[in-house]
Amino acid sequence: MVGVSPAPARTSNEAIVAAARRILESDGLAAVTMRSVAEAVGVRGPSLYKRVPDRAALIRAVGASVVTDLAEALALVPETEDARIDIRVVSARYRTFVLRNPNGYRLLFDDLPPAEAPDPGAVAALGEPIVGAMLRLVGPRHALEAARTMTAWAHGFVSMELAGAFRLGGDLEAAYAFGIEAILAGVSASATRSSR
Amino acid sequence: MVGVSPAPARTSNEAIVAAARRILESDGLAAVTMRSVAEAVGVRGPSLYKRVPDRAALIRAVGASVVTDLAEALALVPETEDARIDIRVVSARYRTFVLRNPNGYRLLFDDLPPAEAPDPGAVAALGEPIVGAMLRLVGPRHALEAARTMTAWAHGFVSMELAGAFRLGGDLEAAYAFGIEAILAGVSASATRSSR
DNA sequence: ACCTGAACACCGTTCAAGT
DNA sequence: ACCTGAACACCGTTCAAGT
Repeated sequence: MVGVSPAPARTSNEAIVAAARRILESDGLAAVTMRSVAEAVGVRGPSLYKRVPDRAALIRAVGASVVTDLAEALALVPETEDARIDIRVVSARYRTFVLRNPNGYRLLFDDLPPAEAPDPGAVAALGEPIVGAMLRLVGPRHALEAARTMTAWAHGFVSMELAGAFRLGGDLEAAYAFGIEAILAGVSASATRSSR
Repeated sequence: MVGVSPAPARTSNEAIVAAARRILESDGLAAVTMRSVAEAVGVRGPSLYKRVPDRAALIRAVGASVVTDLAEALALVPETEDARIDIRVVSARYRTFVLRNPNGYRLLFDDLPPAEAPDPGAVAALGEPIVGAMLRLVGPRHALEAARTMTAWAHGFVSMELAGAFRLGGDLEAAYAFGIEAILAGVSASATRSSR
């Protein structure tokens, strides 16, 4: 116990990032101001600079927290025997997470100044479960290309869904399932053909 | 000729949108301020309000100009006899355009306030050449799902490429070609299977 | 050791005043 | 009819002053 300092902390880094993420999700990135975040944790704007270098670092920390949660949601523990089943499971969890955290997810791919963007390496590492499953499905020679095809499609699908770019109606749940099956069939066929 | 008005226009809507798009492409969206755009066309900030309601409308007009150019780049005139060839051509043009207009392209899918976002219908209409080719490739029953799979993948691929999310090296050109062929094979197989 | 009000530079926007 | 400087509200950020 050292609680005899002249001015004990009234907030914490975790509380600040959590508040910023809450505001981001409910009101969008533009609403995440130093003053609004400060108010949400019970201090004034300038006090945030005791814990966060600047707004860009705060936005980056929010992105990192989204990446952490998404990575946890996608982790395959344990893997099943069938790589196809694992890929279906990971893809379904991916879309579920994105639809529940739309503004947080967009932070990972939006056009942000480099200082605000989350670590590209951490974002790229989100594809690991798919790379692992593709290794089992199509073998080492085409695992990376196959995984990139699947992750690019999944990201593209949810990103367009969030942007309202699917205008012609139809069942998006079914369209998502169609895409997974098409790519599973396609990467197997392409990998087989080009290995001969 | 009516050029006797007390104060002839020194700029135009087209010049303003073009200047804004140039600044967006070279310095990013945050650099597109009313004052920087005004300076680029030779007037002061407040004068822009004679031609544009506000900054949100200006950003929307820039997005619309990107959509127009992209639609023109993708138009299939004429179509070939082989739908697969058309899909390869459109997909290649798509990636080329995006790599040449990265910040403009991101405007179409970024998390923008609704007032700044381009018309979702116009963005969605960019998929038409692919829908048409898929109609020929897999028939009416699965054309929409097949087109959505292809467009979602293409958007996802270039979006991740722009975000620097492909970290494991490899030839991205080849990975893009692999994805096209995998999806062509996959949507044909899926459409055939689920039609039986 | 932490928090705050005041202040500064910058932005979007309005408006009365100029030509 | 169009353009401008001045002004206002808001934002990120700094800093001297408070406890």
